[in-house]
Amino acid sequence: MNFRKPKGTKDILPKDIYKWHYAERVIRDVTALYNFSEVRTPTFEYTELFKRGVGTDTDIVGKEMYTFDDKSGDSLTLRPEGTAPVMRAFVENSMLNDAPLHKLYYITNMFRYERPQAGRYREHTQFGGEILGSDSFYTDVELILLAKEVYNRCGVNNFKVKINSIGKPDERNAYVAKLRDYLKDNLTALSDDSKRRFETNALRILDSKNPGDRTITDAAPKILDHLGTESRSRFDKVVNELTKLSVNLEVDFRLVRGLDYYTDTTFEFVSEDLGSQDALGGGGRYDGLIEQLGGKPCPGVGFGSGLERVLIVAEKNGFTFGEPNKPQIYFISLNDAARDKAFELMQALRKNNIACETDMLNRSFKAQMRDANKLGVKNVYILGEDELTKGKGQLKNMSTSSQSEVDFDKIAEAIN
RNA sequence: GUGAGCGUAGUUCAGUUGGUUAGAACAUCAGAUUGUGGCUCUGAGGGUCGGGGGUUCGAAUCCCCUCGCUCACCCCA
Repeated sequence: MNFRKPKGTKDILPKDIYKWHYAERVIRDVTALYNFSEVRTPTFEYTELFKRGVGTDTDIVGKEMYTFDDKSGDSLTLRPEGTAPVMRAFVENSMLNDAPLHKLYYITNMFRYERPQAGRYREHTQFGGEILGSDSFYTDVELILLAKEVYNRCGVNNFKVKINSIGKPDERNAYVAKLRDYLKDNLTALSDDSKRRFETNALRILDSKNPGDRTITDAAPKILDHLGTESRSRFDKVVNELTKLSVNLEVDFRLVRGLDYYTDTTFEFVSEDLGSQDALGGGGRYDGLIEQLGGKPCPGVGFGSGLERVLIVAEKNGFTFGEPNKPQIYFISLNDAARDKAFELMQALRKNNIACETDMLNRSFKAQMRDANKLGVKNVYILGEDELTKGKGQLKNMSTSSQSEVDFDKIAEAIN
């Protein structure tokens, strides 16, 4: 074993791939129901995009990016998140000129240099959705419903939606000042991490897991009490609508997301079946982002969700992801002439969309039967000397063990 | 970046106070009389005991270093 996969990456082997296909199918079905269109953007972007879009103070940009110079000296970065690239594509392709509203989704891999742990990888897959062009509270609601539907169809029902609003930028700044004012007096009691955050990003102290920090922040001013009337009313409408649709909601004043571009609504789907990294997905509004990236002012809302995490919870719940593909018929050949005939018959069946398999190792009759059994095929078609002269093979049903002669050109109808 | 736990066949694990050729189960492959799977029986292949160094007559077992994995902090999907 000389070569190993890089830390934090994974191989998805044939025995598991059908689960991924299933989940991807669900995502494509559900996004279609909500009239979202897929976008695919490059795996890497100019580094500046993420610095500008995500924010240099965030951990993602500050220490987690896979950044490198190409041969011309341009700084490129493997995408660490999905929203900034989609916004770049949206602006660059002047999509707003085609239509005033766009609903976009993606399923793609993301890269972040972090220490791997349960549910956290250096390369992971996210599916996400973005609604661009509308600031209607219905768009926030629709995205949450979309994600919820995907989870449900993957057998994931035991999660709750944490929701909060961090208001408009000026409301947020005013609130952060109040928060810092409150924390100032407790500064010595805060954890070292939070002391650091007090300087860099005081909002983040709210979601510290440190029990001491939590006791202090329990009594801190709440951002929801410091929103303007418009923001507050917007938040209430989102909450009311989701409650009406019986989404398992929890208003959480601690929910401040780690990306700089959020405004107003923020939300996160959390599941107790994950480890310490308990977020299935998260998102929020980002009404200033497109303008910040050089586009015309345009409201937007989006979310991203970790596919690995969805699969972890689904599997823990014992969800069955359909079945792996298997051939419908297995050809057993007892000599070279039969092998030749089998090969020819298989090609004809495959043209009729019938999945076939045969032995490629010149194995014994018994071994071929075993192979067919292990593959779980329903039918076996046996070709030997007698069958070749008769022009009929033996078709055996593996579950009933019944067997009958079937003409070479009647196989397709016989196995229906 | 910080901390803790763990590394023995493909997989899950045994391996007694250091003592002969390191075991089991499952998986894989083959056979159980002539051309028939699942169950059963028999057999086979497969291990530098993560790697390196040290202690010892002798190390999977003790010590040191190193690599890897896992989980947690951090952060997030």
